[in-house]
Amino acid sequence: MPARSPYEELARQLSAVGAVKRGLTRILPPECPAGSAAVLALLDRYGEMRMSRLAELLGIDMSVTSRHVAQVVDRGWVERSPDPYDGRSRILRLTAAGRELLDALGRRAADLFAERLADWADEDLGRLISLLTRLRADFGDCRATARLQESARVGPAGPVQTAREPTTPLTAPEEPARRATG
Amino acid sequence: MPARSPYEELARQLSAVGAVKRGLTRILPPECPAGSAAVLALLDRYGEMRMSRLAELLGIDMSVTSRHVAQVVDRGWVERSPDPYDGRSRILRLTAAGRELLDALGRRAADLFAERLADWADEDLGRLISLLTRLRADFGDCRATARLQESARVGPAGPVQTAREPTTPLTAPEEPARRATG
DNA sequence: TATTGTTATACTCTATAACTATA
DNA sequence: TATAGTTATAGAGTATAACAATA
Repeated sequence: MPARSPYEELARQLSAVGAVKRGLTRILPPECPAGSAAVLALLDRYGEMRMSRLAELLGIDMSVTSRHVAQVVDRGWVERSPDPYDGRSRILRLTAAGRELLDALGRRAADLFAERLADWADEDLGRLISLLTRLRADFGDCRATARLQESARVGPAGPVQTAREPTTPLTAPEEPARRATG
Repeated sequence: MPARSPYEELARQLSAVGAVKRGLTRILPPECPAGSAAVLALLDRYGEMRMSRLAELLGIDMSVTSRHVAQVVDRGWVERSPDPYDGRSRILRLTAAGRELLDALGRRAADLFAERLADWADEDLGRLISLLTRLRADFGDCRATARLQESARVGPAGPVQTAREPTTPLTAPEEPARRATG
């Protein structure tokens, strides 16, 4: 019995998968960090969009998104044009150069996986992909900012409590679990 | 047809899962960053071990492991004792306080998943866990240092080429894909 | 006044390289 | 000479807060 609950085991395995992600990052060219590649992939998949939507798809704060986008725009991989319907917004669109780069990156990643995952059945690969997709969808928008945005739709101010906070205490009643801080 | 190959799609979904990992990190107490939690989890799962083994399990360089371990030792969650068989090594062991903290963290993570993944069937959860475990195992040790360690078993020096390098070119023959660098 | 996006700052995580101590 | 581990430094990724421009 490796874990008390399957949820704990899932947390462990998700943490371990970070190693695979780093392996994937390592095949990227120096001029295209992982953040840039993620932006390109989403613009390719979902088409042109605004910053806020991209931030939501990336699952990160818009401030971070802004910096990632600045990089890919500097490289000429993404075009940033004003939104005709809202002067505050800007429309992001993949350029031809960006699409070419993304294609090349996709081939690289495919090569790597084809080598490492040679004996995987197609069904298992498909199952993993669809389970990961579902996990991401069901887990929801887990950005730090997401809570605030949610509350903003309801009321202007006040105590925010969108998602139930973890009620599990960190320390057992009998004895302190930490030392250095106490 | 979202992706040319399932491998590209897998890469995308792995990238997206980072959002779930960040959501998990967010429930950790300030005195226990994700790196510390990962160390505790592995020591709990596999028992006492040396630094090098821990680095291998974490899938990161030993220098990083060393710093993570220093943190959990400072907090009193891990004990670092000399290896009786090798004066260079040190044995790492979870303390009672460390185990308590880890239990509490596990409950927190389980609470979070139980809430977000309420309508998942047990079988799907189990399938995802085992597929992730297999992915991590088959992808192999993807640390940057791993290539060098591998070559060290064969010969003392010379050109290293353990894993086949990606042969896929980044640019198409007809036209340059990058701008800013050229 | 609220929203979109950018910038400044700080923190975590990781890798590389230089170093110490032991085998 | 090779290995185990530590430390210093640098770079990527993210969050928070302050800010500018527009709705």
